[in-house]
Amino acid sequence: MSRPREFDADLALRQCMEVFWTKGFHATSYEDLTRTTQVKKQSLYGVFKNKRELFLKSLVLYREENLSILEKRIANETSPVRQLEAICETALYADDEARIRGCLIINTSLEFGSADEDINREIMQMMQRTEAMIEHAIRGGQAEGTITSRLGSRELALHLSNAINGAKMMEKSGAPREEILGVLRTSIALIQA
Amino acid sequence: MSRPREFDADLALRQCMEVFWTKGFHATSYEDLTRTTQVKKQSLYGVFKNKRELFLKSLVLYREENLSILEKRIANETSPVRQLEAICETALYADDEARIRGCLIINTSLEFGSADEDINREIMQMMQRTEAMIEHAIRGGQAEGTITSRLGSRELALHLSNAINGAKMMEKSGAPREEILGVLRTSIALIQA
DNA sequence: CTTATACTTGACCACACAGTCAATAACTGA
DNA sequence: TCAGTTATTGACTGTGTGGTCAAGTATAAG
Repeated sequence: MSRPREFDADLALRQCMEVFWTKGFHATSYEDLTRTTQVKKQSLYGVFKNKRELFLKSLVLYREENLSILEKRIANETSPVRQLEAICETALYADDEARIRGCLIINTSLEFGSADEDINREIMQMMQRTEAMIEHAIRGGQAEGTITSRLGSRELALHLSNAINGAKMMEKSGAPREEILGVLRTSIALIQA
Repeated sequence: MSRPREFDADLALRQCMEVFWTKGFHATSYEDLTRTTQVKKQSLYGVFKNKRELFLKSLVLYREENLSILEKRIANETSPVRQLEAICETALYADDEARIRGCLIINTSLEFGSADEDINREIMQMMQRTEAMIEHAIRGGQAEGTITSRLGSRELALHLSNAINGAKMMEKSGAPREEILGVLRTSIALIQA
């Protein structure tokens, strides 16, 4: 009953997400978005109300995509310690270009602080779901005796997830991947039984 | 031989640093700076060439001040493990208002990425000097047997410094101080012999 | 007192920004 | 075919930005 959309909204969203990821929310202008998507401002507005909504949608896309990759990687590993290693390896990007952008969630968390409720909710969800995966693997390791039981699974999970956050920071500041992975391997080594 | 400056440049720099710390570099406008310092734009320019130079000076001030506080706190502690605890406690701000701002160095590191050389140099210097203090304490602990020797002092220091960076991130995203300290205490507990 | 020098002040500039408007185009159901 | 609806387009708006200019002012050396 109306004129059909000429552009692929999912594709455009993904492209916008990439731009936000590279430049951050505030540093991204509408011109950046229209240039890379080849979609005019008003058309983007038609689908996503404004820059903030577009950003929120980008966050969700990023989160769901990353969590699903993480889940698949974990599923491929049998031993809990290998699962933890896989989580760490997946958290760090292999590609040099991607690495310098760091992690969109971490970047956003620092760009917005705790000011924006909606954005904070998305970030927390990413954190918590990652933590849950880590804790699950740790419990498995504790059950089979490869991971220490001197401390509770939740404490150990928080330790590792905190280390990963730190690693993602190092990643953005340009440290070489092997160096960062080394730190994470230490973090894992420290919790093995 | 010329008209004397009417404002205190050191005070103005400190005030600017506070603004940058709260809002970040890009989000801080000259209006913010002139409002809080009560110094007109052109006068600030006379002392600090432009916004970026002013920011660089702010970074250095922040760094030196924080490192000197850290050094004093360490000097008060005798046992290496207590020294590490002191470093962690000092890294996190006690005051609620300060806590939500996070750490200027970490914020800057994520705001600029690795793009700006000069800024990166200041950041790296802060990191390295903190790491050195941590490693020194760890070596002391290893010598007296309170800290594990399963891993080298440098690896352990990187582990702890990475954990502190993660903690500073959590700090900015609004997590309660006790929760963050808990994570850091775990990080210390894991390296004790 | 004169003059050189640096500080102060407020007006000013060109630009980039997010978001809006109004005119036009494409499609569909009746 | 035509009426209703939505998409597209480019021009437009108002605001805020970092940075500059020029005119005026306080100081100290000579």
